Amino acid sequence: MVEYSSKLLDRTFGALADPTRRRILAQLAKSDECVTDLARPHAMSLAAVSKHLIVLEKAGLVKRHRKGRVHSLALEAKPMKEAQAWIDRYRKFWEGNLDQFEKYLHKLQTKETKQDDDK
Amino acid sequence: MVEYSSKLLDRTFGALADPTRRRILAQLAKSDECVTDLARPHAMSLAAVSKHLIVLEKAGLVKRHRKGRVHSLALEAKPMKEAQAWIDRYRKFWEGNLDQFEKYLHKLQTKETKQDDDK
DNA sequence: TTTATATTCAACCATATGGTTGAATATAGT
DNA sequence: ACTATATTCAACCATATGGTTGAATATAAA
Repeated sequence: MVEYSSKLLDRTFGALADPTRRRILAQLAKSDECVTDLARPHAMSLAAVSKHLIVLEKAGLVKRHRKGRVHSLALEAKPMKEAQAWIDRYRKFWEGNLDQFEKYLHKLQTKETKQDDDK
Repeated sequence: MVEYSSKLLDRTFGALADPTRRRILAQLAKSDECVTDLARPHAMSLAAVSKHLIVLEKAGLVKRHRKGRVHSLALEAKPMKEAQAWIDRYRKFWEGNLDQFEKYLHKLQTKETKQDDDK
């Protein structure tokens, strides 16, 4: 059995549960950015974004590199890997449904083919 | 570009951010269960578990089937699929790192092989 | 009908979350 | 030295979260 660090998953899923933080991660997926640049597109104060960054940092989803007064943030996606691995245990539950659907589609297609053959 | 329903992701990740709720999902992965049975292993009141179930239900992660006074809960993993698809956009970031690590391991192994050859 | 069981509801509490504003701090530029 | 910029800190606020307890509701069983 795989062991999952409960607190790490709490923090990771918790960090991902906010749309602002997900958008920040999307920004960082394109390139590293400083706090001010990250904050610009968000309709909230710089301090609010700063707090979101601290949440992401505590979850290990971003890393901070100070260069003078400018803090450059970088995406660190490894905790997501853990989260995805956790979710993946439930994959069969939605794929099960997909299988049913695909079988249904296949049945339909077979019928249609037979009808085509009858032409 | 894929569209992600922000509120659905909020609810899904939010629901997954609690260890009790993750354990409940794990219970339901084995078999459907009623509220009382689900609550038994958790060190908290039945009402507390009942609330967690409502959170999971609102996130679409469980479905409830009433049969008389007994509510049977069933896992509904489809929202997780959305969540996983969202996370999957960041896969290259950790796989990138993994590649680096694997290259490093390969370099080590090559060295060791050379040493072995020297014996 | 009475009693027991399954579940939720309502009120409450402590703490967390997500936002604000104004002040503090640190570094850069002139 | 002075001024401007980047970022955080601190205090505050409203609402959400995760728990409790006791009462309410609905169904089952005696």
